[in-house]
Amino acid sequence: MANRVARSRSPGRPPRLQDVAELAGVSLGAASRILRGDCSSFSEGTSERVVAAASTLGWRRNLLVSGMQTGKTRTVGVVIPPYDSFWIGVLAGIHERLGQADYLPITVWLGDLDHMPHFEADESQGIGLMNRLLDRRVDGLILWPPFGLAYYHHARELQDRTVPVVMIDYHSDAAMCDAVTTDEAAATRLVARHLVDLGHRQVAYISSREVASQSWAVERRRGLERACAAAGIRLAVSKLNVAGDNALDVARKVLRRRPRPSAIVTATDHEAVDVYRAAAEAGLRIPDDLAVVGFADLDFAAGLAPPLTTVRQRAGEIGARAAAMVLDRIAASSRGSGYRDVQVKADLVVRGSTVAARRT
Amino acid sequence: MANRVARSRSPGRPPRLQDVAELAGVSLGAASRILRGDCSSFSEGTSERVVAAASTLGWRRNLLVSGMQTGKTRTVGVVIPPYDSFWIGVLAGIHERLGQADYLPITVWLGDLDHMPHFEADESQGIGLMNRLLDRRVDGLILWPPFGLAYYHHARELQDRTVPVVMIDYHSDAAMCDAVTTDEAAATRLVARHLVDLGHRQVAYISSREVASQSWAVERRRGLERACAAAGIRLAVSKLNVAGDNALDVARKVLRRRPRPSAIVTATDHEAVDVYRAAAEAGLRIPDDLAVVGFADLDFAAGLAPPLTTVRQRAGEIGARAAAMVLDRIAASSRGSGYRDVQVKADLVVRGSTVAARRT
DNA sequence: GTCGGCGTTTTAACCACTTTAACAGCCGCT
DNA sequence: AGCGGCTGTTAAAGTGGTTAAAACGCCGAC
Repeated sequence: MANRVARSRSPGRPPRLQDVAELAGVSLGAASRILRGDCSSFSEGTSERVVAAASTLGWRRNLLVSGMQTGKTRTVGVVIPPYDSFWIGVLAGIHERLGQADYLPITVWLGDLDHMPHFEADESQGIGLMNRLLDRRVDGLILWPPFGLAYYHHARELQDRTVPVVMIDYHSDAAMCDAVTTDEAAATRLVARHLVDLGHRQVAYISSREVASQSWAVERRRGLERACAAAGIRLAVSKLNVAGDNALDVARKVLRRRPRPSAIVTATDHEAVDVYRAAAEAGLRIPDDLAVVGFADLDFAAGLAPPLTTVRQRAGEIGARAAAMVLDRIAASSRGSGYRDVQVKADLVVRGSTVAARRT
Repeated sequence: MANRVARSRSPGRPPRLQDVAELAGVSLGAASRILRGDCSSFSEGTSERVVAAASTLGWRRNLLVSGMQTGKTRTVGVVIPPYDSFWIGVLAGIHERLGQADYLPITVWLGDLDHMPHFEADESQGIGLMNRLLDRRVDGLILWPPFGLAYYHHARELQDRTVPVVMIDYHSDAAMCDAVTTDEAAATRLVARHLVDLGHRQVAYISSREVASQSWAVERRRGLERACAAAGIRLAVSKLNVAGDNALDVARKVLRRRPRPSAIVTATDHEAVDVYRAAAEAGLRIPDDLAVVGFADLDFAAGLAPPLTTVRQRAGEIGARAAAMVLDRIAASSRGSGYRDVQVKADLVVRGSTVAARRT
């Protein structure tokens, strides 16, 4: 009763451990140890009294305090783009895996909903968000590559504070963090095989913007090139230009090419929509005149007319693996050695946009 | 130099205020006051030295500490369903408004992605999430009604801890918290007027499940009933049953009714999709044989064939208003008096699914 | 008797600051 | 010489606990 005199305990104030200890008739230290689960060396009766007291008073642990003391907040910062359904799936996986470990993701959102699906990050917004996360001492980070790269700015600090980082869908041989990516080589092989089996020989591919942050765009294109070469079919590649939103124009151009491709593969389902549009303009019917294959299996893919054949990325698994990797790093408090790149398989979902090629 | 002896300052350890003070050659207290912005009573040179020292060391404020001291974490918990584009919009508004105030939302996600758009909450999951938020001492909460209602469980505690709550899209006269809702009366008047202007007289409405947590479903139906009555048109209401997913069946039944309605309004865009499907099955063409109006303007609405006429809920504004209300309550640390219900207008977006009714 | 052990308390230090009060050194001015 | 003002310092208490070490009271066994 020396140090910590019972303060006013005005009924409005949330209960402190002190209050619990008093109600249970034990010392503060005893209450602390019991409520943290260290009930060895205490009799069962005492433990029960303390737990009961905590419950009647409505006491709850204060993660701010343990955060201060241990330096761990059981919290992971997540920076992702304005969600499309792929990112929602990733997020679901992250939530679930972190939840199992009694961690909480703090998700911030970089960019502008009106510039879906891709946009250039606003630097000051990004820095502000990162600061808010680090000020709250997140134990780790899961990042979307454009953010991770643009804010390489923070890399040194993250290193110093040993905040582990996992990037999603970014691969680089010079990586300075862990990563989870889709196995593009395997995924593109599925697509090539499917088209070959259907008898397509003239295939076009509309790639995404192949900028640094979108390493998957490069790997997907290369994967498809290789897979088509191996399968003996011609692949004509068109890339979206770096400046902006011209998938529809590109799709139109591709359809004017002679010989006209009998199948078009697109970097994501977003571009597949533009192919549908361009095909309609050109009076071509999908799938009879033109087969289309997308990538991602976004929520709208199954609802298109005809439903889109596409590669389903296992978004939930990607998120879960990313979460598991941060948790591992946090547990090991290791950084800087042996960055890993986990590859997640993808599945081909065959729907109505692909049928056998016409005999020519 | 008495109390706080310089500890090892091993280069790996993140910098403490102590380190900054030493580098700048000032006392701890001085460094604290300067970095918190209380630079009156310090010379400009000193302030600059301290700020420079903090920057070279990479010091950053520790919100865990100020959280402990002030009881405020500059953090708001947000509980929402697996996102559809409405909720993404709401979230965007919340992020933006909270960001302006240097607050951070912690968004948790209740339910299962596979049971979109509506589902019954899993109680233990919900309690777990709520505990994780409260353990981190969020300053306020923005809740999705099913959660808010199911976890009325926590209401007492929230009251005791004076954690303000704002519910989104829930209204009750017996409310025990603030709310932001769509102005259903005005929105439904827009719909009724539009249909009347197009000459429709036989209108059907497919309501959502009118369960307690979906107060908007009731208000939307009542609003439309009133608006149609006022405009002198017949409204035939069908409700989805509480058990489950039968919008397609309901749509089929509505289309078999005689006289067949010339226009169908649905509680949300989700049900409008089922109307499209049922119409296709019945060989009816939209909009010529049947006009359709949805609610929400979800992301897929504009992409349907034909594009859906729908009421656009101002999701971003709803989120921003909700955030502003929590911030107000937090600032005033007032609870329990004068709960407010902010109504946000909605806009009618006329697209291709509505045209003038046929002369009969 | 006293020793050992169990169950518990006491004490102190620690986490990373914030805040307040008291006070001190120095300058210029009167 | 004395005063006030400016620019700082020092010390102490507080935030809500956690943790380790040492001590204490009581019981049964020897």
